[in-house]
Amino acid sequence: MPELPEVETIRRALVQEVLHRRLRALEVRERVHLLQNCTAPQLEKALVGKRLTALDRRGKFLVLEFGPWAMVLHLRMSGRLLLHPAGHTRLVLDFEGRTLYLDDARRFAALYLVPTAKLWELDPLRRLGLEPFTPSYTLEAFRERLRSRREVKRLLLDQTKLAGLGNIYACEALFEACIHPERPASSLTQQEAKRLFEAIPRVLERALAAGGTSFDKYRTPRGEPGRFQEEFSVYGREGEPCPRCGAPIARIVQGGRSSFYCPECQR
DNA sequence: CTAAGCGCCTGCATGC
DNA sequence: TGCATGCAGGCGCTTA
Repeated sequence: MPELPEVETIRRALVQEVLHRRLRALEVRERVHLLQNCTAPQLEKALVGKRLTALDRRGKFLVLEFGPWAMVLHLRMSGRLLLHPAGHTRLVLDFEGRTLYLDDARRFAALYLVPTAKLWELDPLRRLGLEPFTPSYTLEAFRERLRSRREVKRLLLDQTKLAGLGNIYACEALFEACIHPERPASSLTQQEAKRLFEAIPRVLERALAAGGTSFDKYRTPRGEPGRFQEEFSVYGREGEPCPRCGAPIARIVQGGRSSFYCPECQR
């Protein structure tokens, strides 16, 4: 499940492999769910023959700019961008010298076509919240986003509050900050908010250094798995000892999603 | 406006 | 072994 570190790892690999290359052809093999705001012929007409001029990321979205047109891609649960085809190809991007395959077993991936000049007006991008690793990510802005009585874990997953965290890194960041996932966000003290504010980029940075998490089927475009699952403190570790205090890790369900935490040291 | 719940989809683990 | 069941997950949509 690609979250910020996985999407950023993909982006960096694509910079090496396909940036500045010309797109020779494009083939859509899944038009029902994938294409959100355009048809396959519209996508082809806009992009084929153009060079990939920039590769950006916003939250979990990849932005591929082809001069005046941009392709915005969200991989959701099972989407992968691969240099070699796997079993569920939904889109083929035939660049000069390299071919990129969008593989997506569960068909949740979403693609938008948008004029580059209006990129940030695109609805899913426009609504995204604070972006870690940017100057806008300040403690003050973070505390503002936490002004809600909702459970802090659920708030961390809300992309309009904070962009890029998914279930894995939300669990791991709360563990780092010693905060219980069910705490109302607005009940966090200044000190707790600061701990969480600092834990989030720290966890993401460590995951990035490990090439992301391949707990699921995630692979880089070159087919390499990430290694961060070996460093999980709590995610998927129900019943195992907490690495900090030894108490058994607990699992609860919040908003239909598993939360893993240490009931002793997360308060 | 906010927040909660559902549906989308399919590989995989589990149970009988 | 084979089949049925249900879980996993992000996010857009609908509803309150």
